[in-house]
Amino acid sequence: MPHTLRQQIADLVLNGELKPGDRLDEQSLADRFGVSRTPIREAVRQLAASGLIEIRPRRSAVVRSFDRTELNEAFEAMGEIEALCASRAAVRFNEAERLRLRALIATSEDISARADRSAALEMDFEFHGLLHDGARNWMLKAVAEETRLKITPYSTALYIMEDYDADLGTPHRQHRAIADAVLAGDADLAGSLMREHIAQALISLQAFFDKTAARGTARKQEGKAR
Amino acid sequence: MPHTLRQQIADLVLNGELKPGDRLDEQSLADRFGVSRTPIREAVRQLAASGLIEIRPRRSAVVRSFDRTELNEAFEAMGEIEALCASRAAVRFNEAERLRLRALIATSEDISARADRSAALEMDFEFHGLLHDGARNWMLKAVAEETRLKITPYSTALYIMEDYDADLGTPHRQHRAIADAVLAGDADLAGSLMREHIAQALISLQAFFDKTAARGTARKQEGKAR
DNA sequence: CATGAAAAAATTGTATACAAAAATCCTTTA
DNA sequence: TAAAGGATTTTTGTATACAATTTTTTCATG
Repeated sequence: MPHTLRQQIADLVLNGELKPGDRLDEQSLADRFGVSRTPIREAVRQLAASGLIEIRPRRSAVVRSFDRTELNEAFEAMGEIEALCASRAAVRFNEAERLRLRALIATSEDISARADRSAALEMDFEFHGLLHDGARNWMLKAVAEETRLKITPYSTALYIMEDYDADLGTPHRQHRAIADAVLAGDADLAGSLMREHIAQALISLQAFFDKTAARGTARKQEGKAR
Repeated sequence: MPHTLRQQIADLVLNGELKPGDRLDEQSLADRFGVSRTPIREAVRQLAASGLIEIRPRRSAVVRSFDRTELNEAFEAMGEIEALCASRAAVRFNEAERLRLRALIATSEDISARADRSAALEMDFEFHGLLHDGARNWMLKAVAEETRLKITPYSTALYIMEDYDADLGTPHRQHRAIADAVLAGDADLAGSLMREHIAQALISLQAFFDKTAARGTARKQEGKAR
């Protein structure tokens, strides 16, 4: 069974094919996926409600883009939400999840050593996803995943961009420390380590943006919107 | 200018005209609002992405309904999110907001004394909305509002239902205590009072449901879905 | 009277058409 | 050459049509 149209369009954004500010032409998407504009529009509207895409009346929808302030606030909120998940997971994890978490960290160790950035990105998704599940609260999970969805275009850029050699060691060590706290059942520690982890991610992202923004303005404003 | 179609449909749910489990017939809605099914569908899809409505393939969309577990988890999550907003607001409120909060509490005092339930419902919205704004974080605000949107059909029922004499004094006093903590700049206190307030709301809601559920099953299962 | 199958009606999913608005291109002019 | 204005093309918003599927109704049967 193929993915839903909504997921397929989201994937265009999540894998970096469409970047923040890029327009989504309904007809092109319709042609691409072999359907008419009607289902495309419905999918795009749903993604807009989720905050991944922005729609303006009578204008093309565009991939949502954040300015610096919005990015800061998004990460502040995400830090708290992820911390909440980690705290709950520390108390509510079951045996299967503990096992899975240990396995994940072991794999992550390897990925970090190999400096495999695309694997690291996937690992990051799985790690946080596991904690979202472990919190045993569907709404908290929904909130966490939706929050992450919104900022994913930016985190992806960080991992994907060829010319930015992301430091894989630091996030890995942070993940390991969080995992230890979760496995030890220390909710407060897991929460504050997670908050710190997200704050660190924001700093990396800002540094990345400062570099690319400097280049971007250099070559005469290649329209990035907003 | 009239509200957007999306808001108009949401209002049907929020003001209790459509209750959890009720079907949303596209043609009826189209006739009602004087448009074709196309824009109705798009609006409904967006509301589904926001979690107010549930869509099943080839079946009518229905107003999202929660079972007891889901309601518990929703309130747990909301408690944390609202607590977060309150904590931040305690530190970030500006002078205009402090004034507005004081005014709100004064009005609330009056509403509570007059036992005006529909006014109390509106007041509740405004009170929490003010704290969402005061947290000075658009994403936190977005998360808080969307979370509240989802459970609103249930909170509304509590205030609207004729035969349930909701206690307006307790929530009012809790609001006042939270406001005091916010105005005093005590983030931790504001947060924990808010958490307590939401937990209390859940208990009221559960009590309400137990009563109506008892009656509901009595008169031969008037199909409420889920 | 209840049960179940078949027929009829209603409803959703998608394509298509067309008007209205926006974006683009092209020509003219200073 | 640059700017302005207008014509042209592209794109969105909505209505409508129709097939596929579900829901409701009808009716025969135990």
